[in-house]
Amino acid sequence: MSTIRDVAKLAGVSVATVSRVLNKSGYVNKETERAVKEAIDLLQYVPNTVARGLAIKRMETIALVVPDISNPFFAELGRAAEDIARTYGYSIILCNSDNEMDKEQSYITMLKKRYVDGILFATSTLRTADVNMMNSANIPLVVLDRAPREGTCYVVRSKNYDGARLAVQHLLDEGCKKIAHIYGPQAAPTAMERLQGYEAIAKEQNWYSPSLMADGGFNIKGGMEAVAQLLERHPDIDGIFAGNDLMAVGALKQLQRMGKSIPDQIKLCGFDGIELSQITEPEITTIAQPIYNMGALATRLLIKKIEGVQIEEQNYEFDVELIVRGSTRRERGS
Amino acid sequence: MSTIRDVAKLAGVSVATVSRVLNKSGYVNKETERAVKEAIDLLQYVPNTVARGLAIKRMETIALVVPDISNPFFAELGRAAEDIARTYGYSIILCNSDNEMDKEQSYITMLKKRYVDGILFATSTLRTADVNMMNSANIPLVVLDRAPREGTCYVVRSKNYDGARLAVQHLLDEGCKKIAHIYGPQAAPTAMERLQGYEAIAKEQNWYSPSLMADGGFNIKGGMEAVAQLLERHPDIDGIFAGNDLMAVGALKQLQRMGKSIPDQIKLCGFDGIELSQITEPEITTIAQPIYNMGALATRLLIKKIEGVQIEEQNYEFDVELIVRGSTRRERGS
DNA sequence: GTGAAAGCGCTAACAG
DNA sequence: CTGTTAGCGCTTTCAC
Repeated sequence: MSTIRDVAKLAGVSVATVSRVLNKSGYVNKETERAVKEAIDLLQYVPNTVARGLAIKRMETIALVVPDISNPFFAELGRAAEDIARTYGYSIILCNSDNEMDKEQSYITMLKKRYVDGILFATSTLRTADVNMMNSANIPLVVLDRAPREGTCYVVRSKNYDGARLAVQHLLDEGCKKIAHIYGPQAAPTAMERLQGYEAIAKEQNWYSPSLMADGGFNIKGGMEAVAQLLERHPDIDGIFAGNDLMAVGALKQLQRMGKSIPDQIKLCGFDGIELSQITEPEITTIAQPIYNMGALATRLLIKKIEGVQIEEQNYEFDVELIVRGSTRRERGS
Repeated sequence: MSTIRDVAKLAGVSVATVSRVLNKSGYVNKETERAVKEAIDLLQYVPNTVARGLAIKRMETIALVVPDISNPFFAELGRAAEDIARTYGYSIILCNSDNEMDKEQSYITMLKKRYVDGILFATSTLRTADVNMMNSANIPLVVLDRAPREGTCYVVRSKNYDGARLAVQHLLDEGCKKIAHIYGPQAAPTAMERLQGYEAIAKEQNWYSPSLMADGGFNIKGGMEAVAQLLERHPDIDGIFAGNDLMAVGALKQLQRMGKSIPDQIKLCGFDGIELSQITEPEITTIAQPIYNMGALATRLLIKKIEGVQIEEQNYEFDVELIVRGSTRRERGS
């Protein structure tokens, strides 16, 4: 592998000049520029990222911190992030935090000593203290789905509260007379917002009761267990709003095992709009977030921040969309 | 952030000595070692990976090249890789190749200039030429699921051929009289091996016909289309072996749409053992690969190779396991 | 056992 | 416009 020195020698210029044409920084004569470029592809020279990184203290790398990449929601987010990052010349370092603070912490120190340019946070355990720490360490970050109370950082999220209301209203519209809710971890702001959206509407109904809500841990198994529990408490439930699609899938499974007919006896609505919600039979009605677009926007914002582009807006809230499917409404003709 | 110099100064030694205790290389007096360590945590010194990387030409980073991280199979592989890598102090750089050679190529040059220590390849487009190139560039790689004809590199895979036979035999055992096969991309060796496994058994049967095989592209949609096509050609099909679970899910969906009763009229078996196969109703019988373990082993092998540990065995083939579920056998009592 | 010093390959003043 | 040179922070001979 040839170095910038070789190029300089071959082109008969100094390394500074080569560096200039490489980074399009400073003025350089058209002629010499051509000569340098010629030397570059004659030698098949490729600038060394690490050396550059050491000099400028940035490695053109973005870290993606998710609870677990094998969760399809985060996998899609990751795909979006990598797609965008690549087009800007950045690489993605993958971090699975399992929502554990100490893991998260160890990732952060690891990332700092690697000179990552910025961090994309999509975990629920990020503390305000961490945000401030990153800010003072001067390392840009964008947070997905979580709004830290203070600390300057971009936040990309979707309208969880509105979406939840949309879901419950839809179930109501479809004739449900008693709607339960399966919520996610208390620590996840998204989960709480969806719960609040549910309550906002449910509380106006005469059937409302706190015992209509159960924890489903944002995963399939939890969704199954929550349904079992809820139906034991309230055998007359005829509508369920699950805080995410994973739990909705679990709920559907459990309902089918219990011999319930969906959507006839019980209607079900999820949240997220991941592919999973379409592979069951019936398919699951859901509140879809534009997951890919959220990941893409977050990445673009992060890169802008890294490259010093000033942006006025700090908060980005995506609209969600109700996608009606077989779990809440029979198609005509069936 | 303090540097190795600061530590040296505070401990009253030279940077060389600090480096020695840091890397446990060369002799160093117990006393001075203690002094150095004291200085280190007094200053909260953290060695800089980039500077180290430039000096030794390795960044303690592993690249993971997959077709698409949002495919659950690769997401699980990715999770395994990251888990293992982290325990050894390595980071994972994520690359989505979409099975496109030029993308793959551009990733490779990008990775080289970043001094990645090794590459984990889980894509079907890796050419022998690439393997040789990596070998001559002296960058270790481990290949998942694909066996390049030549070139030295570790290969981790599972018994696709045997697994396919297992699947077909199981369908036969359950009484199927005409079994179709949905296969994946010709370019994917795994897909071809599974197809061969299918043919090996099917050809012995009097119902065998090449028209019983259809391409499903290893994805859900392809699975749906393949089923539609197959059933048009052969309305009397009563068993389907799908080359992966994604296609099996699609197949199930299409079958249900066509009003077929599973497993009564048609029995269905997939391949891979991803979580998806358990969320449908009925759950899908499948040939499970130990995905996480494969990813974990591949990563461990790669790290050993990186760290110069000699290993005799080059090929690792995992056993697969038939997991019987509702798509091929009714539980007693139903 | 320990230190001095020469890199690793590139950037960025600072002169000219 | 272009070259010189001093780093970036760490590793690694080679002496002592």
